[in-house]
Amino acid sequence: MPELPEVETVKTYVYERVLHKKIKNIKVLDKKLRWPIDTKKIGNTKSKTIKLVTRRGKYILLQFDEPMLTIVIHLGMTGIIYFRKISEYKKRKHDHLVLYFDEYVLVYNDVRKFGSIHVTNEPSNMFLLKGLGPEPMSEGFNTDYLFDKANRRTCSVKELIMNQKVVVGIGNIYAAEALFLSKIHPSSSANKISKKKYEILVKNIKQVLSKAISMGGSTIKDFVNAEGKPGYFTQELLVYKKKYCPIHKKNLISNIKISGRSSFFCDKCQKL
DNA sequence: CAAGACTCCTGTCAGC
DNA sequence: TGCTGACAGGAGTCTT
Repeated sequence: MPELPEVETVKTYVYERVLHKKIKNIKVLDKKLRWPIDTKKIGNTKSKTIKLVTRRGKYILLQFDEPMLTIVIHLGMTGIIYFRKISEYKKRKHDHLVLYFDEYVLVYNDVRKFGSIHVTNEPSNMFLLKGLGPEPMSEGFNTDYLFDKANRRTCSVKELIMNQKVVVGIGNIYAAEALFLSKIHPSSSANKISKKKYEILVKNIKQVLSKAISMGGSTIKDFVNAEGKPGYFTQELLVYKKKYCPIHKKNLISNIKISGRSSFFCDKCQKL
């Protein structure tokens, strides 16, 4: 499911509910995720108060009173976080972790178990966070930076911008959208695209992500609440899973595989 | 370092 | 209705 805008929305949702709240109890219902949940380490967060809720790339960080003690959550493809009143909470299929607060529980649920939950004392050095590229909305992600990264690679431009070591937060959907807006073919070799094109691409990445973030309040909440509604940004999408190009209206959107992932584009707008 | 294949897991949907 | 195979918004690991 989640790329940067979705994770940002979930982060805000969690932030509003758990900031300054103390974890009263913890239940690990199913430790099997991408890496098994370390029951003992997660237990260390009991009786601790959440001081900060932040996001780094597609990771959500719950930071505690105790210096540096942090829960790191990745939603994988199907991870969701939802809240219930304690009295109304009934275990659902694929619930993995339950954090008990005064009146509410926070539940991590993940059908495909591609997500992960870690506890670390040193988030900046934690193996999953250490090598991450810059945030796409930051100044560090700019034309010069991306052009420099691209020049040393032969992979496709789509793989380049989806590589979390190059820039964080972009997944299959927003990669397709940003490339369409920039009129760049997703299969183009990263090192054969002009600097001018990268300038346009950087601008469009920032634009499409910030627009998606700004719309994060609507249907994503239902998704967060595990109500099973589809992603909120779907009505705004231009090429992802679309049949026709919004510009060349009779032209069918192409769908090819690039390193195993569906890649949608318009062959009239986006030439190789 | 870079690139490619492989892997984890469950649910859904199209086609027969 | 049931079976089968393809596919799903991710990313680490292993090998070359």
